[in-house]
Amino acid sequence: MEKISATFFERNPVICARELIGCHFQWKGCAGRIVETEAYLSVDDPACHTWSRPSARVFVETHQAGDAYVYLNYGMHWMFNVLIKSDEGSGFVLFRALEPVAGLEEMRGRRAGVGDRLLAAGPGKLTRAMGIDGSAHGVCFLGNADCGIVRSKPVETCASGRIGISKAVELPWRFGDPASLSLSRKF
DNA sequence: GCCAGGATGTTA
DNA sequence: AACATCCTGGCG
Repeated sequence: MEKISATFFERNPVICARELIGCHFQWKGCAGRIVETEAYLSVDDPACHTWSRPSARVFVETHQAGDAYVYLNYGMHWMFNVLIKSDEGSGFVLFRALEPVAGLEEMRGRRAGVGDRLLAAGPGKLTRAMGIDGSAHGVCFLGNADCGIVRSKPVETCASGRIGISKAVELPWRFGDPASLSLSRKF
């Protein structure tokens, strides 16, 4: 159970996405067990921002592995990703769902009226519950004292096509713990 | 439980 | 125009 360093993200993005399942994501007093992720590749992946956004390609070039890539989707939901950079491919891992572990009072305050299991059961819900917004974009959060990712024992992990996209739906790059009650969608 | 529709802002 | 979403309201 040690804290993950940036070298963890200097590997194949798909491997990173799978191995993050079960790890704990800490962010400014709140924490959750990662139960759902998706991998996006910076080359040959039409669903990745790098496919159509020059700004995303610049981000990959000018930032380091492990830095946060945060953007606003549908005008109201922040999406939280980690940058992956390696010889075996670069890209992003989208954090899609957490099981709340710490800072429950704070999370409940930001997500009034929602049951604990569903506080972060989706990529937009996750950032809302954790208090993540555009100010986190580009941040090297692994180095912060109150933020980071803590490694766990390997968990049995399921894969499926990625959710909510229209391009490259067939690539099986969504990963998760099928037993979790905090998924954005069942496997 | 399912589905349709609307909110909302940034990118290209 | 599309978009890595979420919530509500209508069903029955």
